[in-house]
Amino acid sequence: MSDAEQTRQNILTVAADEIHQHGFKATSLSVILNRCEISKGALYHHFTSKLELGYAVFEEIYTPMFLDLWQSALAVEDPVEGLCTFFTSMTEQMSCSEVVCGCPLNNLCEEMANVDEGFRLRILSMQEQLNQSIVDALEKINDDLRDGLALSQVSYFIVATLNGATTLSKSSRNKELFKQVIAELCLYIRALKK
Amino acid sequence: MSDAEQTRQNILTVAADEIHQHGFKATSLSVILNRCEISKGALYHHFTSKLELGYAVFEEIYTPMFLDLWQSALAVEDPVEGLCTFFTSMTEQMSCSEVVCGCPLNNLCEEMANVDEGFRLRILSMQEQLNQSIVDALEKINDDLRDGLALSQVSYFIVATLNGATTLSKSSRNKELFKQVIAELCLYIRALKK
DNA sequence: CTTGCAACATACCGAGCGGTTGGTTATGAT
DNA sequence: ATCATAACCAACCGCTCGGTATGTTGCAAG
Repeated sequence: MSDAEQTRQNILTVAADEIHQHGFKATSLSVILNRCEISKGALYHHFTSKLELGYAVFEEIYTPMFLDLWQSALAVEDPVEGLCTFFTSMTEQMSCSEVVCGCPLNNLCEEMANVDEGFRLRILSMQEQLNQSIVDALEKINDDLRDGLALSQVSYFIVATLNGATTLSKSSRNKELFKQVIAELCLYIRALKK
Repeated sequence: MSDAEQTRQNILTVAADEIHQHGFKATSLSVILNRCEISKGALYHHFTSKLELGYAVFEEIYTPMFLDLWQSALAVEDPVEGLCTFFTSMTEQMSCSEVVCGCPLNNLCEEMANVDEGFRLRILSMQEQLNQSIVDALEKINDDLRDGLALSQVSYFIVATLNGATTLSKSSRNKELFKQVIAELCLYIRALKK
């Protein structure tokens, strides 16, 4: 990787971390500059504005990380069990900062969806991709599932609950509430089967 | 109500609206002053700081509004149906601004819980109150419910899902996703019964 | 060897922020 | 009528923000 590309990646990585910790608006460019040990000129050479930097972080850092994570949970023989083990492992592996900071995408949705159309459309697109992935995975084992399920609705329900669980754990500042909601969510998911 | 108290209430009402729309940090005192047609001195006569104003909005506006709303849903003969009709009526009554702005408390939790301890503790306390209310209501009809339910866990699950649903509808900017998640949530709640 | 452009650095700008200060007006008790 | 105090106003302060204009360096093609 060239030096310039290295710089760009470094900015993206640090910006992703800062946005995760403090949100987009509260993220200060000067903090990013300090952590990267570069000047403002360098940043504005690679990105035309703070907003464009935010979009780049979303598309190049958050989105692939997020979709890969879910894909690995869904691309198994039994996606129902795949999701349950995925969620359960989250409750154990979740670091302290993740408990406190929550899911980066959920945070951005909360903060920016009703403020900036660019963010909103990117978030929306990713949510639809994710929903489709879940629906596809569940359809593969449709014969094992109860009749009359609205799979898209089920999928959105799962994602919504997961988001709500991370929000709850943010205010309680511990994993316990998160674990409880996840446990109940797993009960719900397993009950989808016949 | 005295003039002074009138002024204070006016500030609280306007501030509650601004915080709901733009979040706490992005809420500008000068906007509040303009809308109230008062000076900065007037505001700082009634509140010692922006933070204290935020706390007052939380305690005197958001909390009672929130708890009353839930209480009216739970204080019926069958809280299961009470919750379902409560949620369903939300999908219909929800104004455009509520779809876009989401639940004020959920927003504050997302924005402030990991930034300011004062907000976090207030949010946490309210969540626990709410959870207790739901548990109490469900325990009243315990005989009609399935055996082996962890009611506190169920309660947190319901609240988490509702929060997640509002977040989803914020990015999609319409009620449809919200409606779907609520529909699935009602299925879940009704399935709590024997 | 020079020239040109990418890749930075430095210094500065206007705007908006929360908060303070010093003064003015209204009110209610004595 | 007086006078303390509550209630309010206008001007200003320091600070940080995102963004820009200009200057410098290094490499790579001709």
